[in-house]
Amino acid sequence: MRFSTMLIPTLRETPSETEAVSHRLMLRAGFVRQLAAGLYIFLPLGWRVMTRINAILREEMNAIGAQEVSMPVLHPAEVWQQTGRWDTIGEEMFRLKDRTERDMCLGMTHEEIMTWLAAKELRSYRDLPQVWYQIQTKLRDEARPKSGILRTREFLMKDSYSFDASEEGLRKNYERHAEAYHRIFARCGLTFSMVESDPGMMGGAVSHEFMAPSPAGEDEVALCDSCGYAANVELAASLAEKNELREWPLEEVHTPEKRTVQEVSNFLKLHPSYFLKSILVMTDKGPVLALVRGDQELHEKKLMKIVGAHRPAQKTEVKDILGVEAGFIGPMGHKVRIIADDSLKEGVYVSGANKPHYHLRGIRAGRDFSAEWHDIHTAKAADLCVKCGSALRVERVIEIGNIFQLGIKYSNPLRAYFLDENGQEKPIIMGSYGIGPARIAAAAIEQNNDKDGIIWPKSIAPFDVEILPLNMNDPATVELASALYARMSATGLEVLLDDREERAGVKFKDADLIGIPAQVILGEKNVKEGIAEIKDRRTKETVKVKVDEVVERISASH
RNA sequence: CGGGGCGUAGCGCAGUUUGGCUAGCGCACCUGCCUUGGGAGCAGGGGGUCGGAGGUUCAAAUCCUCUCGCCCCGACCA
Repeated sequence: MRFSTMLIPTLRETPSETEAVSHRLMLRAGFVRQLAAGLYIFLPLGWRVMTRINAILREEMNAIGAQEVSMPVLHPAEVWQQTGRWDTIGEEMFRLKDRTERDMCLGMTHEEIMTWLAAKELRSYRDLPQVWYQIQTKLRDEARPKSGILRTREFLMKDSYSFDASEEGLRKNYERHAEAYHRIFARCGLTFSMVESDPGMMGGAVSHEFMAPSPAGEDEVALCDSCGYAANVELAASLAEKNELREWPLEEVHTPEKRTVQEVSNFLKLHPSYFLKSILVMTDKGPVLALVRGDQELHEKKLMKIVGAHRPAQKTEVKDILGVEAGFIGPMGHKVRIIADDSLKEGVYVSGANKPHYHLRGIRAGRDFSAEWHDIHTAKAADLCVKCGSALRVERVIEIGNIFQLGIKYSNPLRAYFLDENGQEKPIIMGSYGIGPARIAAAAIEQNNDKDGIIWPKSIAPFDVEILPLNMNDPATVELASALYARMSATGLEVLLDDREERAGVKFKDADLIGIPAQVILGEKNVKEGIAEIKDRRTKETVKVKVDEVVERISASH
């Protein structure tokens, strides 16, 4: 392609109102434009990247026997009503009525429709297994679109669905997808890890997420470098870092106006890990007192699995129920249900004395209070791995893919049944597997950029090589540029020729910004001597080569 | 949905506190000259319902009311 005829609107100045590096660079380099909050136009360069990513997705999906299909984006409400998600999902689903007032929605995922099709077409164990996938637009009325193309209201997704006659078959398909996903993300040049995840609204028992480390990410994962344990902090288990055992007699300490762990910790010159933090929450069945160590945070989701939906108690409620103002609550002597984090079983602690402006030192579990024991703290860096005891790392990540073992969550309500060898009717056992191509692109930029712009991994770059004829008024330069363009294109390389009447500096800046992996630079003096330069975008290293060797060198490094 | 911020030329911004002449600057864009190894220079030029509606006033980008949009934090999130 010729630069002069392509729409590549690069920006010299950084657009304001952009936070994520990938967002800024995609705008500046002319890959995308924003139509409205969470709605993006992919310009020619951006779409080329998406096309290459999708090609990799198709190759790897086809390689595990998945079959591509195309599904409607507009869905009738009934199918979603049958699985119950029409009611459970809420405002995140775009809903509308057709001209006959029939309820419809825009697809935010395709479990329902895929399962509907399976129910209609799959009858016998002989029809199984099947794996179907699509690379299509999903729509979600996100409460808060953000970070450019990382979280949008309309986005492309590769989603596949497996249909099996047995749990064993499901596990096999799940494993195949996990392997395919490893190949896909590696081919796309990403650093990533597969972590245990919370199935959330998808339902099902087992699920994993594929996470690419980046400060622009929305999730955090806990990772153990020594045994490989890896989990989303939404569910990650960890052991509290051990502190030196202290022996105190049980005694009250005057702590005037010192309410938070931090305040009392400073006042008593004692590390927060020696404190016991008491948090009162309100549930449908009444108040619950949650206890975590002073240096830990209460994990809302873990607690929710034990006590159900809850909210923090208001200050007046704390006073009414526990008889003491917030800040001086302790675990002793209350009639409310108490859930304590496992890390408090051992050790001696300081907590509120249930008496204004006093704390109690020397509290022991079992002797001074009793509780139901659970893991209700949030894993944090330096906590210990539950499997091997090594220190954990916590990393911010972009979710680029996920895999779920759905089981019969969708096949049952949609009556996707098959007859087994014995003529028994059984629900089809399903899995679902998603990848966000735009997130791959964004993560690739997040992980591969420098002060000058994007550094595309070769596999997903919009072009393989860019030719920069520096002086378009020099006939020899122009002629050589055209010749190289033709020869490289003939070998199957995707070539961008910057044939604009621009000064050298502009072409260098734009080339670095756009981030095509290899640049062929044609300066007037070098051209006269039959020399061209090949520059590696990543290393910035430049080598001079004879004009006749350019194509060979580029092909070899590609 | 809660909290905060911002809407002035394609982009980046000043002007708004304290109302007052024809609404400005840089970049980009157009024409000409010149230049061609890291976003050149000179000269000339085009482009604005100051997000929108209503109000106050002799006079509104500026003050008041309402409204729309975008960004950030939080809640939410297959």
